[in-house]
Amino acid sequence: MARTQGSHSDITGPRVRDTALRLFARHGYAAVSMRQIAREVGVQAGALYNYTPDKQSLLFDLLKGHMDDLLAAHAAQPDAGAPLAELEQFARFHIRFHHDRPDAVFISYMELRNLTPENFEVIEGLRRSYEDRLEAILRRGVEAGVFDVAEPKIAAMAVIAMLTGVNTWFREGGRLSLPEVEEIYWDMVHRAVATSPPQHPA
Amino acid sequence: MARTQGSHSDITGPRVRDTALRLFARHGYAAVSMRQIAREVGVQAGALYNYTPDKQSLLFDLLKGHMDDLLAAHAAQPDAGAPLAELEQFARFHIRFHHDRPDAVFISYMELRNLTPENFEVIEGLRRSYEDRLEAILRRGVEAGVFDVAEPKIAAMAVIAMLTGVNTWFREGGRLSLPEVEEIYWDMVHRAVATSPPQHPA
DNA sequence: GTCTATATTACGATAGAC
DNA sequence: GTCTATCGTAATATAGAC
Repeated sequence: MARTQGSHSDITGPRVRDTALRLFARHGYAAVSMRQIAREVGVQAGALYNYTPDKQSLLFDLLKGHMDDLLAAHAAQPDAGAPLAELEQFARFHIRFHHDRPDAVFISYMELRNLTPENFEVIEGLRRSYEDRLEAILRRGVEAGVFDVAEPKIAAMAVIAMLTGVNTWFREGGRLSLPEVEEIYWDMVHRAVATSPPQHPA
Repeated sequence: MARTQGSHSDITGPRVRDTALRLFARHGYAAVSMRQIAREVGVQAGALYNYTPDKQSLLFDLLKGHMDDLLAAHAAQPDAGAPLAELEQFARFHIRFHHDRPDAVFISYMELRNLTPENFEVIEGLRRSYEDRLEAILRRGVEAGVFDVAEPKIAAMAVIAMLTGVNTWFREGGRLSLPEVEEIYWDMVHRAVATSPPQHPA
């Protein structure tokens, strides 16, 4: 769909980012050309460089934006109080947030290798600070005697890996709704770390 | 390192596969060129085509070989008897097997999108059959009353995601040995699914 | 089995007109 | 802000000599 000439900065900018995100997630950063992005946006390849200095910056901005969104959304959660409630809130938040933006989650895991070393360090730092928040919850729970976790750092990564895994199989309209999935995962996380596991009805 | 002319089929073949595996894992399939593989192997690019009909087949053979190895190695495990012992064996086996071949594991998760649809279906089928084995263990445990799992299929994927996550952070020579990591993860898996959780010394 | 050479296509990025 | 045109480079894969 060739675009006739004219100025469309306000609409083209977001479209470039959205299209790049979708194509990077589907085919991989290295496999997607600037020409391909331009074609789907509906402009010529040269016009993309009004919105990004180069392809690498396009990738970095998408990853950086995702991590910033994640940290901000998590920080905006209300104070849950006790460690057990904090952990439940974290688990449910993580599943919902990641469910809502599968493409951004996908490239944030898959395209780290295609970042320059400097850009990689930035994203890694943000990811670590997210992990640290869960680790802190676990440590507070251990101190309070409600969690039994010998290695909070490792347990944090294990929990995050498990929760993020929902994105690999969950499909809208399947047998289970997202709230049901939340419940199942929260139950497993709870039992994996709590001193006194939840009581189930027989 | 330019190679002088001559015949080296027996040594070059494995080197092509090993080099491709390492480079694909480090930089991604799409970002690695046949010239780059050839340079590291020590031959000219054209010579690679004595060992693979094309780049896609090289990727597919690596992934197929990895999945075949995984299923064969798992099938070769001795019969553990009861579901709880089977689950423990699965968890420890999974961690060790994946730890031993991080590059193959990495590309098996990351490069699925770069397979042709036909090749993708083959790999997916093998992966599903591995998941099915864990699901079967969980179902047997539920029947025996030793596991409390409402959704064995989902629990299987959650457990596999958690265990595979070890590869993202474990480094040889770190604070914890692999047997120690095995212990920590098995404990979490155990507590997440068992009806009566393990008793820890105070 | 490996080499050199090449056919063919595509890439990221830029220049200058409108 | 977008277009057309292009520079310089590199990609996969093949052909034919040794």
